[in-house]
Amino acid sequence: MSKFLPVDEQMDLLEKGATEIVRVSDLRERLEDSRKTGRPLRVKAGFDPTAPDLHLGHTVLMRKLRHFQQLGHQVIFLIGDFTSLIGDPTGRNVTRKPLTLEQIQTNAATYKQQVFKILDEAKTEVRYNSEWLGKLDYEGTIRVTSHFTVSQMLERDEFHKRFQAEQPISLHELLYPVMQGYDSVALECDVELGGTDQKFNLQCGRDLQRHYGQKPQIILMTPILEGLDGVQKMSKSLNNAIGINEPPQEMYGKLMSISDELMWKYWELLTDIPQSEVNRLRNEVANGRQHPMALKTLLSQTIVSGFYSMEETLKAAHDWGTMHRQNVIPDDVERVAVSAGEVGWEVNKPIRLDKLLVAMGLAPSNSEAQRKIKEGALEVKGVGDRIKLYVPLEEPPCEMPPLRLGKRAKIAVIS
RNA sequence: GCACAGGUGGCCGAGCGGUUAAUGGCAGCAGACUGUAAAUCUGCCGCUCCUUGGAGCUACGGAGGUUCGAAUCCUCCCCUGUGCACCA
Repeated sequence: MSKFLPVDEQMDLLEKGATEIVRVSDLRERLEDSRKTGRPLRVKAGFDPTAPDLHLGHTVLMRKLRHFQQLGHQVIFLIGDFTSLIGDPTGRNVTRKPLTLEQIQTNAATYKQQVFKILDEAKTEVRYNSEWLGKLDYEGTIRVTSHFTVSQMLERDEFHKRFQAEQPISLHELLYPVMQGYDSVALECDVELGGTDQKFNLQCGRDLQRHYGQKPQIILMTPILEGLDGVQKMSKSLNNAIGINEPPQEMYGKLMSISDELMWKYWELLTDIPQSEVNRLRNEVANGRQHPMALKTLLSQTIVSGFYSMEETLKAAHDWGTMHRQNVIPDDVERVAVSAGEVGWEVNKPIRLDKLLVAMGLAPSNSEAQRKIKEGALEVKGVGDRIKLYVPLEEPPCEMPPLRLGKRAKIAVIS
């Protein structure tokens, strides 16, 4: 009796949310082999630590990795500390500025810490590609790159576009796909996962493995998750991301703000609800039997509860309802510590609200805060009208009433 | 190396000596409406300081220069693209 599930059952799970598999027949075959021999497949997905935090977009791939893990295969979480030196040109119309080694290390550390919210730490092999890429000297690099031609590289969409548009393409950027391919060789991968935008890079792995006498890896691509705007891919730098480290209120609120249309993609890629059920729900909404709002609530709870306890999730949901449905600031909102000196506040003087808002993280700059205050966007709990000027206070060690600017409300604890 | 074309605020893109923090579009933020959806309408959309209105500073690749005054003219430099040359 094999320790692996029958191939059909494995495929069911693996194919959910996968846009493309190269090739499906090969994957089946390899699963069969693994079942016979009892050898788990080696499955890798790489993440470049170019941003300080992981967001839900990253989790699409991580969740797929987990599926393999659940099926008993060997999962490799590859941290592209070396490839980050270049920066994946994917989706960029401009050359990335290289990160410093320090930034990369810091980011890698947080990745490592965050990824196990999804993957089983005990069963995950965490690797860094500096392990082998760092050892590849000039000669080695020449040998590896000699397997590719320039026109091959220029076929790649991003390069092609930039070439056509007479945009700069740095030579080292061409190396990125090569390096990613070499990762597969070094790790002897059976399967590599990646976003659909990674197709070219993933293919390079196959090519290179052939040259090195390995069986070309299967590649499995997942869709790119759109961010809150519903248009561009989720990315912290595009300011449309939901970080997996964000507090539950924040996460919940952001999820509730996505468009109805986008919600289906989130159901599909960020939950374990079977596809058939998602389709059914979608039908219900189309027929008017379900209010999209109700399903969005359910979706938000489902996702948030994957990162937080049910209790925290429900509190987030409740507070959201108070704030946005009843339009009342909840009593118990996030508290932020602010020192009186930070906002230039002295006893017996009115407090500078603009500085306070910045210190609380509700506004990006004093000027911006001032504008918003003038526009009447600031709401203070307990004060009827939206205020425009200073509120007088008692003395420094104290708590301000909850302040709301836009979608968020916080309490400043001043010391 | 030579020639030509370019480098403007998050992005695109006007402006080519002075009502110019710099037209317009996109994106973003806030408000109204709503389901914090979509659509729509309104305002905002460099920073800091005093403050219901002002003041100052910074900004058109970089450094100088001409001028009462420059994103706009001149010089040098840097960067990008294209073509040519070089590849003994």
